[in-house]
Amino acid sequence: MQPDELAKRIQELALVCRKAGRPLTVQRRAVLEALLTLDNHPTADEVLELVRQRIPNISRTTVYRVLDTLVALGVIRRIHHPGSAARFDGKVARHHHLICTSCGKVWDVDAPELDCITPPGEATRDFEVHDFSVHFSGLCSECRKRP
Amino acid sequence: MQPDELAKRIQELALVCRKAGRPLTVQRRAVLEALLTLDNHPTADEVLELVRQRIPNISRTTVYRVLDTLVALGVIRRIHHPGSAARFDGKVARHHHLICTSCGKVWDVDAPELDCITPPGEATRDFEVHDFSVHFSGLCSECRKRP
DNA sequence: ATACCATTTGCAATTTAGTGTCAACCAGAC
DNA sequence: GTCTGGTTGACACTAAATTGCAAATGGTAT
Repeated sequence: MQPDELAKRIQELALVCRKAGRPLTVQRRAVLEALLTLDNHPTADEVLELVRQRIPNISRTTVYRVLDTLVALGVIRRIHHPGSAARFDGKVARHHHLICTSCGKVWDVDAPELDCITPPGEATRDFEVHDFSVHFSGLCSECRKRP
Repeated sequence: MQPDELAKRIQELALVCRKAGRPLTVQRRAVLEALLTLDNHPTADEVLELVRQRIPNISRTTVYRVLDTLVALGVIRRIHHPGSAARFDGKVARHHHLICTSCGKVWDVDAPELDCITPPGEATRDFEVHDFSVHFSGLCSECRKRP
């Protein structure tokens, strides 16, 4: 992510925090910055590792809690992955995912032609749909080479 | 799931096991039966609880391993959910999901009109797409009533 | 600038989820 | 019935995430 885009997201965080009446701590800024720097769906512990380069004494608990808070504030997203650890995504704009069923890696897909899916009225009667994303599963190029 | 449908799935398991040269153990039958009985995406431990009504001494390790095996045989699916625990789905046919961002519950969506999505060629150049599913996120009827 | 207070943080302990090892066992084939 | 390789159960272990509580801190009012 470019530096100016990153600054914009930090400003957005400041705005959202003020709106929600929650303090903007150095930890929150640092965690968001780390997540936006790592661009491919890191786990909480991967974020922790990077944040510690700036704040060596930050606690693992704090990173977990801050990530939860940022999700609750709508600034980042939690994504659901193969593998046990939760992962986080700094991109809140609509996008889709390629998921390799062999190695578990995930790639982003920007595909405007998929952004106009209509939720079926029948099944979603009492459900208020806010967003959607398409998960494509299959084999990545690396895993196709292996048997 | 109806009894006859369940019997059909157990027969399918027998067939798949024979084809793969793997023995069909009582544990495998019982785990599949339990998963098909629980119809809404149980965790491994929820499956364990139900299986123990039939086989009280079955080991937790075994249930975890059997679920992995059934996924590898293509008889069931592992799904990726909000929350830390992996969940399993007895439905292998293509279907989609409603995910409540507030309570984390998941519902199945059968929507044939969504089954004809074309994977974007650009992004998936080196990726071999086998299947896809659409995840709709939002608020369920219960959570809409709360603030 | 200072003081205040609710929120947040750090630490330690705990719970929950999943994995590794290995002897005993069993389903299926002969 | 006997054989054999895959499977099971028990236990210990690692990893991931959560909780309770005292201390520290950000934001606001003074």
